[in-house]
Amino acid sequence: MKKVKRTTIYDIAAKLGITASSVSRALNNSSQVNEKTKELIMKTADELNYKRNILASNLRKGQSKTIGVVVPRINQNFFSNVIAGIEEMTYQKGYNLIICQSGEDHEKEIQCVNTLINQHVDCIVISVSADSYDYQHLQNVLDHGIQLIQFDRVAEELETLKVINDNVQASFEAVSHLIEGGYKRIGLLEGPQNLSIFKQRKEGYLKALQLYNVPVVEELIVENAWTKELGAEGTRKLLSLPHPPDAIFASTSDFSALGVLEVANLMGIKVPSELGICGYANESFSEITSPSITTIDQFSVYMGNTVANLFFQEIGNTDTTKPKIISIKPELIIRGSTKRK
Amino acid sequence: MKKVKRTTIYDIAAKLGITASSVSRALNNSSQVNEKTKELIMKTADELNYKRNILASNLRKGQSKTIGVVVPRINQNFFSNVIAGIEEMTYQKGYNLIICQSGEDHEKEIQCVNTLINQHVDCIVISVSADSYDYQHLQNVLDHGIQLIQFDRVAEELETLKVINDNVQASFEAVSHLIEGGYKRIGLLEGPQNLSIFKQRKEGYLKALQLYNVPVVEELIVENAWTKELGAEGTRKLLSLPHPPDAIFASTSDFSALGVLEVANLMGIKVPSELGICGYANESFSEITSPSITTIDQFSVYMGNTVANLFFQEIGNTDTTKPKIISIKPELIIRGSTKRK
DNA sequence: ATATTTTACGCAATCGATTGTAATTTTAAA
DNA sequence: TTTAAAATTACAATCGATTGCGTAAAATAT
Repeated sequence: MKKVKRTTIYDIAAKLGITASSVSRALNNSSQVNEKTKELIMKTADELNYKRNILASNLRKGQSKTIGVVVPRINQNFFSNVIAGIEEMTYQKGYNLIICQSGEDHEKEIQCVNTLINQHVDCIVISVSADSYDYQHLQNVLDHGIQLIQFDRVAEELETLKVINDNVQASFEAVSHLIEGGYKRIGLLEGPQNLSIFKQRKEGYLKALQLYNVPVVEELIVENAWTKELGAEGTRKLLSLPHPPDAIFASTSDFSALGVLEVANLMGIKVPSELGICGYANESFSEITSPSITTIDQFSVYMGNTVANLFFQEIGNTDTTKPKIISIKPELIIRGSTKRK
Repeated sequence: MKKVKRTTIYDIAAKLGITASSVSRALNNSSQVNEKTKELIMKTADELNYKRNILASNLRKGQSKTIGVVVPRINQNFFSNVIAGIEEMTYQKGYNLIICQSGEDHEKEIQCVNTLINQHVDCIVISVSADSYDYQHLQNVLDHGIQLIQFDRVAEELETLKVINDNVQASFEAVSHLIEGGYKRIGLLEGPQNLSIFKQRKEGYLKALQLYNVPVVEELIVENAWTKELGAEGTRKLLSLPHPPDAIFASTSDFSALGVLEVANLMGIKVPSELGICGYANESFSEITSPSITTIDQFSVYMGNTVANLFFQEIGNTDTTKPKIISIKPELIIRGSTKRK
């Protein structure tokens, strides 16, 4: 690529026989510079195809107008939606997004966070990876005076801004819906319990059972079933029990719910009449399986919007005594997989 | 957020009674500085929780180590996969990604590109929006000496690096497959013809018909059917023709193929025996519809990798006489929707 | 016409890291 | 012991934009 010398404010100043400071002021529309000269400067800037060097500007101003985002995977529906939602809001305000993926790996997550600290981003938005075991790196963000916003998968013990889903309530509603539909033995596919979201979803499950006086049967709860494959595996186990469940709440994701559905189909078990299935996250495919899968919508794009707005709202707010937590109420979407005649 | 004074190389230098230049050299592991002092500097840097200010560094070095990406939508499978693929490669090399979405809007696309030029990114990676009618903004990128890489949806007339799919070949294979499967009247759902990818897909369709001596019937070609809804609409039209098609190639996407499938189901037309369906892009859902949809995989993550690698390969390459075009051969994935007994 | 207030612009330091060159120290050779 | 060569380190300019402070010029008041 050819090396092009880009025009600077000095070039403009030289051409007009004035100082760079006036040019800078003009470009920032300062009232300290005469309207006539301002116009002249603008015109010449345009002629010389001037583009402000944001690096220099930000260095001087001690900001970066940049927000760093760390997610386990960019190409996962939920996360890409949240990112899209963030971008929507931040773009308007002239902020840029730097995106990193941790790949569900604690070490890489630490690296990503450090990179972003190096970049002097104004804010780091993160959804922690599944195998995160400590949060020193996040504390480090705060120690550098960088705003930190956690969303969805959050480290609860860390006092930061958070945007979360009301997982307990959502799960509670989902399981209640199953019970009210006449299902008696409800299996649970649960996710890694070090992530609070999965703990909360289990909590909602238990809460619903309790309310309806349904006994908790330990053998109906399958640990760590959070992919399609693990969901399928768990389902095989559950369905071959002497006393198998008549419904399964795949609390981890629609992917594991899909695993459930496929195993049921293979085993010739009819959904929803013999087995009810409920997933989580309203992945696009959940609508088009047969039967379609009952699931929970998390309003992911809206969640992204909320994260961005929270950031802007907190800019310049020095009262950090009470870190805000915004909880979004997800919505149960009832579909074929739980609709008994 | 509390204002924290971050430690600089000057702080380190002062503490050790040496100059900042030595500190800088030490941090860059220059051979010009004594091993002992180097260690000492490293240790103190660590103690003071030093983080290099990339803004200053890049300003001085006249680079940004940043790549800007502009796509119509982040939260669309194909694009989020490509981005994930780019990130994978660039992260290792210490490059950051700034992501923008044009929202399929020409004006916003121009804005995005200008923002990235302002940011002094080292490279802009773009897949143009569907309603782009001129490419002055892209020319502008080149004029600023910024590397430009187009992928998938490219402006052909612009001489830049490109990473594309061999759309003609892929479509040709898909339609050939349909013909060989015994389908005689093959409808085409085509996309906006100002995008070369859609033109090429049509070209592949026509090429296959010609090769097998199947006459081209104009009424079987539906324009601008590139969403699920438009695909469904087009299908209704096609299927209510006096002489309807016995197969439909939804060349725009799997979404429109899904529209076809749903209409066929509603009208009680059996897939694949009475109607064959082929989509494009291998969206995750195409595997789990019933029947599953035959489609074309574009190796999107790999495409992202390729884009990144192309960039790194071209760094410092001054020979811009022949802009490279890398074509990736997509793969036809044959599934239930075209498998006649 | 003189004094005073505004307005507009220039000067120079600054943000933090890098790097060419000069100065100093250390090491090795004579 | 002297000297040349090599290794370290210091000095100072630089990247491009911003901004506090000072001053000249213009506008207003006396």
